[in-house]
Amino acid sequence: MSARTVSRVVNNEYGVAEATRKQVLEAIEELGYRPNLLARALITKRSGTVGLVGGDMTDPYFPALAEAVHHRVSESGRTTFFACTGNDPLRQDMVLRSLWSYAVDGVIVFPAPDSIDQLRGYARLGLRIVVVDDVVDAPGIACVRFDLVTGARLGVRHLLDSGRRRVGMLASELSPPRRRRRESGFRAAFDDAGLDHGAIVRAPPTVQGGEAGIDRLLDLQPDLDAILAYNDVMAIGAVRAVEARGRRVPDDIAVVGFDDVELSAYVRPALTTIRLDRSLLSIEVTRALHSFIDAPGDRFDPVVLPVELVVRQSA
Amino acid sequence: MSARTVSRVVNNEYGVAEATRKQVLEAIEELGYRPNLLARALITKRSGTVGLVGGDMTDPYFPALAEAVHHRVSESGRTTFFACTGNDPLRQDMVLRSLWSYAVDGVIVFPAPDSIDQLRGYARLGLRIVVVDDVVDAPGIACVRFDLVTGARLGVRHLLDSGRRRVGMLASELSPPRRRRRESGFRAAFDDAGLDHGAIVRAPPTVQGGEAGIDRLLDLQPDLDAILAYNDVMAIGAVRAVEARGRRVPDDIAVVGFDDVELSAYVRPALTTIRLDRSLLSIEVTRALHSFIDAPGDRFDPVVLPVELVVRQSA
DNA sequence: CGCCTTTCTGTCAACGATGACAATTTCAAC
DNA sequence: GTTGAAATTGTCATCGTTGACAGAAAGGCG
Repeated sequence: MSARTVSRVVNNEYGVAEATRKQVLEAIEELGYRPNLLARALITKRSGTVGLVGGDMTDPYFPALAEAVHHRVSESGRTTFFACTGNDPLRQDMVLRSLWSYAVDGVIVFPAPDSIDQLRGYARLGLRIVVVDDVVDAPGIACVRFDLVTGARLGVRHLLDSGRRRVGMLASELSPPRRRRRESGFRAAFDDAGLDHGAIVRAPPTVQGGEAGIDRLLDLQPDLDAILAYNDVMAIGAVRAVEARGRRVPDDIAVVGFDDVELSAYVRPALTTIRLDRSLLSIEVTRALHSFIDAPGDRFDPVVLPVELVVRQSA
Repeated sequence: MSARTVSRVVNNEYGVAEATRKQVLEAIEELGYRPNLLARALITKRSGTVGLVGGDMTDPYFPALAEAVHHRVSESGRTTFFACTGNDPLRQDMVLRSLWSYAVDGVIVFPAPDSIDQLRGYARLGLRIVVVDDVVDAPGIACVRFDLVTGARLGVRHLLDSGRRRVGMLASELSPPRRRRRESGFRAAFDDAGLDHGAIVRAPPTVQGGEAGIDRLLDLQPDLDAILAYNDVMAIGAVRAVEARGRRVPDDIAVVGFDDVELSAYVRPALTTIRLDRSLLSIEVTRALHSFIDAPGDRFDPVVLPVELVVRQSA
């Protein structure tokens, strides 16, 4: 009974006599044997794991997506590991380094700012990458993103339709110029309407960032009557800051966010927001990853996902 | 220039001539060489990674703790990977299996229900485990928990002090009897005061679970004037459900939660809660893990962390 | 120079699995 | 019983690294 035979039994390979298989399985049971996945991955260059790399776990969008991705990935018998980069390219490098080195079958990445070349490098090393919310044209890299330009347009149009005219934007300071698609849509919507948009202020995409951003925005433009925020978390910060200044939402100032995290329905006033459907995203990123893993083909056409305006109380 | 020499340079080992080291480093740079961590881990049985295994990522307590743990762990040059089990022992087994097999230096686990024997098994296999919020007496397993009994007492005492008398509890259906320390404290506080406590209802520890739990609780005991909830997320659900029934928080019914997640300060009314200090917990779990990894000693005395009542608006 | 010590570098085996292929067994057919 | 093909099992090398140890080079001293 050689190690090779055991290997065959464990991997359910063809060509083991039923009696031997049974014997091996009993021995495995008795000895509590567990195959060493490290050794296996070392030789097969496949580990049966997938990495999901996000910027900030404390943004509720990430955990919710993570659950969904985990679920889809586990259907292919793989385990998902999560990691976060704090939106720091160096940390991202460490994380990808580890994941690559552990021969993950692929990674799904919310890229840190200015890390596209880094991603290209890992793709050249053979890492299969699905990039969320950015466009990278390189072999081994697939891109999935939401149609944020349309999203911003929908938000702005909703504000204009309800009579708002002095609309500011609370953007994320972490978005490099290429990725400021919400801002493009924001501007485009005003161009469409032949109107001028208000100030655009950039801040960290957190509750505190939202609060700080609003302070600056209101200083710049005290007569603001609406705000389009980068995401729901910032929008929540915005609402807080607006109310702290003694103005009411939505009566005095309307607020629209992005994401539609679970929380958005729970805060008061409930947030009007552009939904970036997590379930849709999880389906598409895992589809991309799986097709990448299975097919040796290098290319995968970028996917653009539709968005949807969800009207609640804040605008 | 043998592989062994390169290995020495990469690992900064003693006994390489300066000229050789330089030459090797140049070659590494030029060829883009990256050591294969799989092979390294296979032989050293150390991978320089740590796993943090939680039940549910969408509970905001987990991501916040995860960031803190990541930070502490990275100080020792290790990478942290996160995984979640959905509080399902089978999924937990898959996750631990992977982590063990990839030779993680240790794992920090929020154990799924009824999985203590499973944990013991992995400890016997050599996995270093830090268990949060449970007590397991086994070599290779360290335990860190909050003093939840005192926590519940503090919460109840606060409610009693403000004149509430008909206090129900919203517990988690995922806690096995041994781990129902909030409930013990809840009962103990009423025993202390010589009063009777209200009903205890168990539901999933989520916003929806909180809502559903409140519905049942109010059916059981319509004259309720206060609620102690298992965590802040349930407390938020409780507040929503109470208000949906036309009663006001805290005027008609006071609500106290557990955790003090960031969110709790943002919801309206802001939650009164028992703070389970994440920073403290992250310090202690990583301390336990590091001492486990460095010292071959098997035992680690259980750590019990203090809690604190944070009074806001909801009670 | 010879000898010893110290410093540096290389060889070999091993970690635990699998790929390629060889060897053995089984079994049907003649 | 022999033969040949198919089914089953085993052998060996390999993945890329490091531990243990040996060998080579360099330096010190009489």
